[in-house]
Amino acid sequence: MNADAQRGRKPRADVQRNRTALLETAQRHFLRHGVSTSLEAVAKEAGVGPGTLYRHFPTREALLAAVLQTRSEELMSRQAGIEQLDHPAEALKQWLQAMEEYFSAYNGLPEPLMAAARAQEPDSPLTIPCDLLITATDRYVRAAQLAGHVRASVRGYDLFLAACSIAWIKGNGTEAESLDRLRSLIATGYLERDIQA
Amino acid sequence: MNADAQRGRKPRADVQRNRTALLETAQRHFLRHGVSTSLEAVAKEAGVGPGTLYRHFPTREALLAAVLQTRSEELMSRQAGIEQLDHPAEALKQWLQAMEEYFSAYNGLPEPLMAAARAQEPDSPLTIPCDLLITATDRYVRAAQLAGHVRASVRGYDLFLAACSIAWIKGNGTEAESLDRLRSLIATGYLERDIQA
DNA sequence: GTTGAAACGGATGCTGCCTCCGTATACGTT
DNA sequence: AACGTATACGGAGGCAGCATCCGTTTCAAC
Repeated sequence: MNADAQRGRKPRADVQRNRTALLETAQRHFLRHGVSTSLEAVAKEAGVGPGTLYRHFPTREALLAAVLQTRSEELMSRQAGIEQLDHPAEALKQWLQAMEEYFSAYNGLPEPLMAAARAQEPDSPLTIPCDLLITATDRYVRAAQLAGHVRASVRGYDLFLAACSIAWIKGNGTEAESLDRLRSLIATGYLERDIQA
Repeated sequence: MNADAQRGRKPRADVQRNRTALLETAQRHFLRHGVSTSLEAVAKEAGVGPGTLYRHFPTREALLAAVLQTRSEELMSRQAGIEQLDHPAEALKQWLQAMEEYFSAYNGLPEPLMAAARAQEPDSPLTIPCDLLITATDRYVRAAQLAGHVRASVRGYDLFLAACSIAWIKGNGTEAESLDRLRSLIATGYLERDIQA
């Protein structure tokens, strides 16, 4: 569309139409079958050929990143509410909860996110959203540390990893109780002693 | 071989030969390319047809379980040494370390292990080894709890999950430092307060 | 040797990935 | 309204991996 605008040509209508059809179908398929769902099936159900899918989204990750865009915005809006909280430890806890839900949106989502998180060169379209999440987490961590609620040795990245792996475990069908115990074990791990309930 | 022995017939020589060739080749491929490596390639390099591979090991998990057998025995022997320790918390720590190394043997190993751990009906050949690990972990946990070193709320299964996800994170290429911090965060989480260094 | 059971192995059909290029379409122009 | 062209479409096709089936081979017993 940039190229079009510069050359004074309106973008073709079918482009946008196909793009949104693909995104909607992909979201449904990711929800039902996880992120490893067949892209051919997505294309077919969206009513386009495989070539069209790959032109719009050259890799599975690109499609995934585009689909995640909506979820990311939800997360950001939720972030606004969290930042209003007085208690930094509570804010951190809620933020971690929100991230975990984000990671659990589709089956198999944690894997590509982890892969994207370590790459500094944004070779993946998921790297940027990941970095945003890590940075945000670190902000909450530092705030809670300043208030003396979180141990000094903890980094935002650590809790990003923790949330990601909890989501991974959840996606593998572990029961809710075990997850609760793990979550509170981690919380015990990062909270300062005298703050713990 | 049981059927053969019962019927008084010696097992065929090629059976055992092919089996060990497959196991050796599979181990090498799992090491180099992870557990999702091509089974066709394994068969070809072992010098047998795909049919032979699938007759010996009907599923990828069956092959994996057979390959893991050796590692499992190493782990068990290590267990013997660990159980000699006086300090239950130290024993637990070393056991968790040993499990993490076991889970990290091949890339992508944590996924099938997690999948096998939740299934009670042993629909997977990995279920039994997993259950052994969980039971063993629980033994260490209880011993440490009796000594007052580990919080009462902790279950062996929780720490099994924790070790598994640490191995998962490690396999996704995270740096050693972050892993160390995560490990100690978890340790802080399960240890009783007054024991912590 | 011969024989029969047991094991082999590769041809086969299938699904999914990704690319390439002839064709169709939408936009701007006349 | 018809045309010309840039742009996008879409499906055929090549490739890799999975898993099976069955004609052929191999082994052990006799």
